[in-house]
Amino acid sequence: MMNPSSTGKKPTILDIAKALGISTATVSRALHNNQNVTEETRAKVLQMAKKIGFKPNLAARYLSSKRQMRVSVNTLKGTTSFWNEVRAGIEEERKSLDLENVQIEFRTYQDLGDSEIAAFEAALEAGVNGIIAFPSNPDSMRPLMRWAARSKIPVVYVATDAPETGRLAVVSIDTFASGALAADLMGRIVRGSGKVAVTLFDAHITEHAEKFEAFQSTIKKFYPNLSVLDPIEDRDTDTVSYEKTRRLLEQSPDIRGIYVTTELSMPVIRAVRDAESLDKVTIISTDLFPQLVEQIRNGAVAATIYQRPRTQGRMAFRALYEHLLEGTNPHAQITFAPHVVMRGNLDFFLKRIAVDTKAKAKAL
Amino acid sequence: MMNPSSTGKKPTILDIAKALGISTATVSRALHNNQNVTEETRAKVLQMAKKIGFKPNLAARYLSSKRQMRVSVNTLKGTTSFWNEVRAGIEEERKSLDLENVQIEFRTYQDLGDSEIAAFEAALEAGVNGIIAFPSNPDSMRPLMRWAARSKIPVVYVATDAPETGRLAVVSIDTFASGALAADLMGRIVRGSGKVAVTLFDAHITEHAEKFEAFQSTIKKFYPNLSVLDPIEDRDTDTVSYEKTRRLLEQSPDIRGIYVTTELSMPVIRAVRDAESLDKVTIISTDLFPQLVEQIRNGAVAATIYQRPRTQGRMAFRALYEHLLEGTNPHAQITFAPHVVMRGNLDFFLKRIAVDTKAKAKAL
DNA sequence: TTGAAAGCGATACCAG
DNA sequence: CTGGTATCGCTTTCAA
Repeated sequence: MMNPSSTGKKPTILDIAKALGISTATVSRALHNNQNVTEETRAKVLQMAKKIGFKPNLAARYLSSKRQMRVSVNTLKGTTSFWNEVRAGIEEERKSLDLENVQIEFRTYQDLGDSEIAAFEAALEAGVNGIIAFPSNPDSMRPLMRWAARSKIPVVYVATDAPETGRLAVVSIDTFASGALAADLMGRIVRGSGKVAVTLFDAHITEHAEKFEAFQSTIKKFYPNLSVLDPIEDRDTDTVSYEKTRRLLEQSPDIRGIYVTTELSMPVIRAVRDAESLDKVTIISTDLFPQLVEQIRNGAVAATIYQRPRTQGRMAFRALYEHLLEGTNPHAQITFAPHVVMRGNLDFFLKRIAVDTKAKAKAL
Repeated sequence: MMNPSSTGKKPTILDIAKALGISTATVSRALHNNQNVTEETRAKVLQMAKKIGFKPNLAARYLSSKRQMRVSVNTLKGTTSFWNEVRAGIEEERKSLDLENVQIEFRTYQDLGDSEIAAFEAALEAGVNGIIAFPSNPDSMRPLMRWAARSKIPVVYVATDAPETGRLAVVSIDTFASGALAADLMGRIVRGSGKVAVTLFDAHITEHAEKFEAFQSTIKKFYPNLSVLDPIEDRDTDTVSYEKTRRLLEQSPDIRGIYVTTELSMPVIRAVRDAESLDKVTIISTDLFPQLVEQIRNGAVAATIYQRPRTQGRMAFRALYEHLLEGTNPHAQITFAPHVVMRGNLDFFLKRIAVDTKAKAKAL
């Protein structure tokens, strides 16, 4: 009768406290799964909160809370600008959220494997509150993720998923949309019949397998005159990529197009050029970086699938932040559509990257 | 010496007040250009604020302020889902910002012209704090915009700009990127030589003129074997569009492609189909709606330039909200890249729209 | 384990 | 026009 819902005002912790005959301090503690609350009172509080439809006022919480958060960002240094952009996006989002209570610790490593693991361990040992990481190898990640889970440290993956590792969420481009879009572009541009190939890092990595799968099924469905060859694994090595591409061109002279699902497109382009096949082979690449820009400009690459690294960074940070500070659980998989970049709209993206970089430089 | 910057704490209005020997109340008033402050004290406060690097704490402001805002959203009902999506985006953003102090009044009108003006007048008369609107005709907008300016009501445009009308900002797709991307797709798909055409609403509307310009210059630059015909104005009328397209096909049998810059692609498709030219004419359309989906599926339309109406709505609301509540001035032009939708990635977008619509329905 | 009470930083009302 | 002060909803000592 006199409960807040009937008065039209929004329920506060004071309403919960009064309804239960306890203090707001206790309610606050109960709401946060903190220690120092009886299981019994916690249950009562939670129940009452639900009953009267309590929603915390974030402004009040933010204002009164002195809590500092530390999040670790564990990413690859990278050979292209991809990871720089991801990190920039994270930083950007933190600034735009106007968060002074969040500290970001960047742990950037040169190569995969040990240093990746070391960085993750370091973050856990440093006692950060959350981690944003790139999981290159699910298996080596697993023990560390168990550790993180025990310590209740949420982990958000960027760019690639590592399923069943107990991560809070993964932020990435929709792999199916990427592969299928590349296939459709390829099919429309190539027309006619012949073979098309796909290069990837490793067919066992979810991300790459899915892109290939999407590419292949789309070609089959809409461009039956084209056949898709078995995927070429480049192992992230220039020479491997170059050699395999050369061999491919020798063995299949009727090759009409190549879709490079990774950022390792330069060796492929070089191989096609060296085989003097640039005019008969349509190349669709992934990501966007200075060297590739030239190749798009001169027409060697028809289009590139831009994976919006900055947006990935922003979303990853936002998901982690909201979980940490507001207790919300993000979608387990946050995905979005990649952009198609061709000669025509290339400048739009370059300008955008440049502008943002400048803005960032000025602000620091 | 003892100023806050040296103590490591962030400056507050109390710091300003103490430094000036006045009260926080006065500082607060001065900061808001409110009445009841001497020009002199205001100046002093502003200066001191700048000097010590004062940044208002938004949480505190939000918590203590009981101010209610009302914003009017004046948009077309529309024949496709475009405007529904824009409105959904606005609503979505308001919800995600967790704003209970903002009321949105939707003034949706059937047709352009008078009802558009009436809606704008109604909003001003109702005394809203801000307006999000679609400016179909800059000239008829002008007197109303002067009225808005006098009353200090910020106006954000969506989808189309109306320059020099004193609007706070415009949110739209980058028209150059759109036209250029369409051109590049067209060039790559069509190859060879021949003519390509562009349809638009009216060559005098900035948005359409820019898309045409971008399309034309991109074709000229990268696909010199193709020539771009003079733009076809459809005046947003089915029959006009259909007839003009038919005539075009009769007069120029070597037409290779048509880029429809507006949502009026159905009559064009029908005309091409009736002329039995679907297999020789590549159609690139704009936006995404049920009827068009079929045409993409069956291959009549090679690709559509998706203008991300939901994102446009979100950004428009966000820009207006931040201006209203935080006093920030958004970029005058907020633009982003359109998405390319083809058969391959079509489902990704449909799913996304469907999911969001369902989520919205559930929440209401 | 719980309660009382002191803020967090800004706004807004009421006197002066 | 200006100053004092209660207040917004929640977190966080400090005692009990």
